Amino acid sequence: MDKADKSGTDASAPRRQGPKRSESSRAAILDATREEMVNHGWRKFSVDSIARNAHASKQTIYRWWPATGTMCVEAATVLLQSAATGGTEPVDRIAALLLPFEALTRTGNGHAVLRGALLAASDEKEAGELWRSWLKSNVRAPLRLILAELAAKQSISRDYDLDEMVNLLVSPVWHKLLVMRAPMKEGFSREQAGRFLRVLAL
Amino acid sequence: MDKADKSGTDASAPRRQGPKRSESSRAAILDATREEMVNHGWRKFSVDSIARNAHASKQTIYRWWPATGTMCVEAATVLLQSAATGGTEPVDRIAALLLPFEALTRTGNGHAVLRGALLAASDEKEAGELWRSWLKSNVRAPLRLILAELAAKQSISRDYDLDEMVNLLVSPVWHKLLVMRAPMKEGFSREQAGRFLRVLAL
Amino acid sequence: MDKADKSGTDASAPRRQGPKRSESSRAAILDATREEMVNHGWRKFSVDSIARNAHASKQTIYRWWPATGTMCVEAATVLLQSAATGGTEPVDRIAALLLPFEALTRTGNGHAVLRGALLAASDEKEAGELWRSWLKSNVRAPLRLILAELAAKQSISRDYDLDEMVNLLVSPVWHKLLVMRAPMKEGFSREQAGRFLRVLAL
Amino acid sequence: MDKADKSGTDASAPRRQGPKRSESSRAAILDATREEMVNHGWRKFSVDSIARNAHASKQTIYRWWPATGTMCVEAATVLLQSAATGGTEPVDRIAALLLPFEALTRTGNGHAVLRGALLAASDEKEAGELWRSWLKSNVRAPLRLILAELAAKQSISRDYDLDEMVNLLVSPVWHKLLVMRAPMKEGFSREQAGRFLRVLAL
DNA sequence: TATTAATCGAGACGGTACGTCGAGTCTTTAC
DNA sequence: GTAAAGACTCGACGTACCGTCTCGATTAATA
Repeated sequence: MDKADKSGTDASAPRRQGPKRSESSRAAILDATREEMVNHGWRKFSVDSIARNAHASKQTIYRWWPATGTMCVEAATVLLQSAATGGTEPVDRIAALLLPFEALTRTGNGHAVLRGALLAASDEKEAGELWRSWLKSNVRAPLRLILAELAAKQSISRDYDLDEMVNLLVSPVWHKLLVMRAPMKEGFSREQAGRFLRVLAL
Repeated sequence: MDKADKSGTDASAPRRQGPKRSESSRAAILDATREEMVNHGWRKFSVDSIARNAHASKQTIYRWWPATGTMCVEAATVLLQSAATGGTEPVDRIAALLLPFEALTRTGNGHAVLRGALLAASDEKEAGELWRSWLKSNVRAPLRLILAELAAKQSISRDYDLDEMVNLLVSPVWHKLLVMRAPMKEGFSREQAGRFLRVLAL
Repeated sequence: MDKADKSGTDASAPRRQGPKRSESSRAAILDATREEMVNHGWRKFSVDSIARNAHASKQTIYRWWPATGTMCVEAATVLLQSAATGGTEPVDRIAALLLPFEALTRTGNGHAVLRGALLAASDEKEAGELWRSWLKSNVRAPLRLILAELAAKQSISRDYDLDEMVNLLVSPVWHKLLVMRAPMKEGFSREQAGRFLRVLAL
Repeated sequence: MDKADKSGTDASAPRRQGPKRSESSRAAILDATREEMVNHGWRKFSVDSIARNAHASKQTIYRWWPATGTMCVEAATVLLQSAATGGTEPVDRIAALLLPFEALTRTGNGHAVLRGALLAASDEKEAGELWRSWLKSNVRAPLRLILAELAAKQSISRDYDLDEMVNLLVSPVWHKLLVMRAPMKEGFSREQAGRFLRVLAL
């Protein structure tokens, strides 16, 4: 998720004329986006303000992020790209999927950034698609692998609906974040992972 | 949830002069609010547009809803006031708590209205308080009663954290609504209630 | 020419609800318009800048002057509304028609204001119509009266084309103003009036 | 007047390296300039639009015309370079000075091109200088010659101010063009020349 | 019965933001 | 070197919305 909307450009670039996209500008805009989400939330989110704070022009912003919400999602996901840490126990491997969220909500204003991104993803179609595709790569796919292994070892039932399992695992995060507007306490991920496995053991 | 922000005043009104609040105006505004949430979402939500569509003056709107998000929450909660239906089995009584949500997401544009309200509640302090207070009255309190009865009958363990249980019960609703942006399929509530009781039975 | 575009409202006002147009705002905007023409000319004329300097909102400006050039014409014509001074000799009465222009080009930045208005009138349809209608009332009509009187007294030929005469009288003003970009020297009007009468005497 | 601002370099060019200026690019740009004046007038005149329509880069435009108005003046004067036609009578020789204007205002969109150039010349210093220098070469100088000959033949008084005479001759053109925004009817030039000579005969 | 205090609609106002476009400058590739 | 392509910052465009205010009309309780 580390590239903008437009650039489907891969390896074989067609080498066109003219200057390249400015990486410093992109970074400054994402920084300002995080700050804006913290200070003004999603509804009062202002592209003008981003432009001022990032010393960028609105033209540049709209060029690379035609839908505003995608900036917010991108600004959050770059913070979520933490290394999956920790043990080899199943419970640890599952907790690792939630740990980036837990960690972020207790880091500086990470809580507000994450909430802003989630609001954007819920309110705006394009941002929603970006967010769901990130979840698919970073939560759904890893979870499928883990569950398949456990089922092979007969640790859990083979009879589960992957969609429902993803829902079961991550939805408490949204509740804490959006409805309770509270950070997650230490150990939240492990606790959720434990409960998750107990449900599957039935 | 059928009264506005300001009027915490009940019974013992100080009997002032002048006309009463216009109920027709209030209804028209809440109707327009629902339509606006459906058509424009939370970020593009416009008070001017409400005023135009409801043939109301902005003055009137700001008089009764100083914080915009509270309009949205109120507009949604009046739709959620459904009669608690159904059986006497524990699973039915718990499913009844989710049924209004399930029903609304499959009714016309109820899905978008509910999402708008939840977004407002997450993005704006006042709206958040209003929403949590509604949840307390309409979900948390009934759930406490049910669980206490079950514990008394020794159907479930006494060892639970009510906050965690509320979270466990309602958070899948937010996931469906906000992240997946999809309506809930028939039987969603009962399925969640079943899983909920199985977790508690441990 | 002392009223805005929209207000065709005369004597019998229809007494609608709501606040009246702010006269102080109108005056401040016209002042700022003059300053802008002096400082930036017609092409670099900026409505944003007017709004800043007049402490007015753009909404207000566009409400009353949907076409920008009409502001410029109006801002100039209010300065041209000088009392027709001077003698009763035919040459004086005709010179009086040019005197407001001559006077304005030698008063502060009147030269630039007048040039701005004329450029606006030439570049923009609506402004052109406003300017020509002002000329009709303030130059063409008075000139017709004077020439009719002189013809009756047989001081001049009856054989003239009024349009051509207006052209002959005022066009040197535009040349000085636009092409030479120079102020008119004292006595310019009387000199032009003299030449004008000599042509008619043929 | 068929060369750009910068290149005061004539015949003896200093032979620098690299390719020569592209004549096709220059022509395309001047064509696009005329079209832009016709379609958008002077205030809405856009260099970006020129670049698009002429398939030129903005760099190239700014290299050769640092002041935008000079493009407009140049684009018009190339159209005015008509052969001095017609008879040997004084009235014909004087009318010939106005004929290019008269002809242009009745040729396609020549009217708008000429108006655009004149507006540019009035609104922008550099364009004004270019325009006045063109007038000097193409109107003032020829007129001086003609008048000197006539005075020598005692056809007219020797007592005239050349500046005033230029004004008298050409200013009706500006009036028609800018204030009346109307094309000149057939015979306009000859009529003006006739009146001009009658004034001088006094 | 008048007065008075509140309601309501309409909408003008100073602001801020929207999303687009233009102004000039600069960078990259091609010739 | 010239040229096309186009990214960049800046700022203006004309529109829409924000929240406050003023205005005329209306509606009840109070004097």
